[in-house]
Amino acid sequence: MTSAASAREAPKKTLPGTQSQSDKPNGPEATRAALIAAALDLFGARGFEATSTREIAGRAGANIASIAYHFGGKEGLRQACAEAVRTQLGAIAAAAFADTKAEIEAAPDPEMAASLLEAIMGRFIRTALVSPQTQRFVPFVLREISGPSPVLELLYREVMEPTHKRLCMLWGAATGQPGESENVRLSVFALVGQAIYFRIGSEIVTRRMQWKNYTAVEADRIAQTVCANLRASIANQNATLTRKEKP
Amino acid sequence: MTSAASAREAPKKTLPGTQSQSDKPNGPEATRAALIAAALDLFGARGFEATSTREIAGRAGANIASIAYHFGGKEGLRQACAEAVRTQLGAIAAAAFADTKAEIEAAPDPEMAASLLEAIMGRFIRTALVSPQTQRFVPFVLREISGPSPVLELLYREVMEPTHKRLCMLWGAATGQPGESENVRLSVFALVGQAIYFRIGSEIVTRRMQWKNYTAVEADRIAQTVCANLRASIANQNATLTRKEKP
DNA sequence: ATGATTTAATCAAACGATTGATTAAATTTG
DNA sequence: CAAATTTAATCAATCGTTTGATTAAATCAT
Repeated sequence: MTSAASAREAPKKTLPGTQSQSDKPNGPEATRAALIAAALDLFGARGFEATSTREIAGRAGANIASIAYHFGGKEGLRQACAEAVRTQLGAIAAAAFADTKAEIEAAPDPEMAASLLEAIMGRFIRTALVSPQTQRFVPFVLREISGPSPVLELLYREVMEPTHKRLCMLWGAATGQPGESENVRLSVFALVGQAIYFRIGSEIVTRRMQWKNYTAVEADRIAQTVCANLRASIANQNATLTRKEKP
Repeated sequence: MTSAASAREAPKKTLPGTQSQSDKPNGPEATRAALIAAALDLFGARGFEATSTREIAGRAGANIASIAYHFGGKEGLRQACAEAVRTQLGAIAAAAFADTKAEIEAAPDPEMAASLLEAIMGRFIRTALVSPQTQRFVPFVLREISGPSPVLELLYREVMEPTHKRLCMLWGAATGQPGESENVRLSVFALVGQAIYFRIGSEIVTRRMQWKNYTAVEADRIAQTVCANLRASIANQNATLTRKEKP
């Protein structure tokens, strides 16, 4: 075997015995977690290709070979990061939707649906802009969604699409439109797009706003702005639709 | 000199004689242009570090050393790309503002300002989402604004900030607020954020909308959605402010 | 239980391949 | 010819990966 032909198969996790040693401060699970945390930081800050395995191992306090051992290679570590993100991102989405599951499924009236949307978006923005654990993996996600990739596929299917669909249900209920109509889907994208942009373009926003960075105060102002737009857009679609229905 | 200590000074552009040979199919200017075009594509598609100089030269039909000769190195090529983007991005912004300079400076009334904003955003969205030359450098820009960088600095100062300020003037005129107030600046960011997200998240949007890609038709629907939000938001801020002023 | 054996995990060291950069000669251009 | 430009070849450095040795814990045999 001279050159490539490698891409060796996954190292098969295969925990020994039980998982009793998983949470030991120096156990193998701690090494895995440290490698993923370091890789998330570095992949997000500098990009996948720009990050060397030595740097990851160094920051994680692990040996270089441990990457190949635990994840099969650098690419495997990237996918492990993606799954870690899926878990955390799902948790954030779940937190944003907290205590709303029942109301959503109860076919809420328009005003109720709008209030739920407002509460959910407000919580999402405040979390996504300032939470340290969020700031850790958001840059990683932003780099992964730039183009088609297995990571994007996973995150879209497991987190983004389900979340978007739930927001569409609410938007539809708030404006009296079918939740899967083209207009609703686009409106929800325009809504979350505002929130996402304030995260993506933070370097630009903070310059223009003369902010040092995002704290709870700035996140609050942004949430107010987006939620005001949300209210205005829903009111506008309600007015337009009723005008169409009974001219 | 053992390790680095390099970062050699710029190779001094030094155009030969006149620019009479610039447009010759094999002239030196053609090599420069081909290298920048190839680098823009590859930097955007895969990132700066993930792109090798050999690949750039290969796609441009030039030799590897020509990068060092014309731009002083890979980093110089990146900055040349940034300046090329500044030119094209400035042209797009100028086109979006076309024929509005006079009206803007004429202190337009609220309805006129709102109409101008709508026209400008509509043109910007339709151009940014489908124009082939735009699609060429937008991914490059998105990668550069992820973190602080000289490229971001240039683009922000030369294009983004001036454009944002002009939009803020219009928004202020449309809603009767000071053009540099915090609320106006944030509202304009929320507005352009929608447009930017539809470009950044095209992989996600097209999946959810079951579109193959963006054509003039899809860009039109997106522009309609964003412009409707723009109208609704301005109307809402007008109503809120007048209610505050005379209770 | 206790000694023998296997397994999981980590380490330092080194691998071949590729990177950006550099050189000097060859070629083109005016 | 002389200057500008392109070419092929080579450089040291770094890349991701692999190797063989080592340690400690788990499993087995008796």
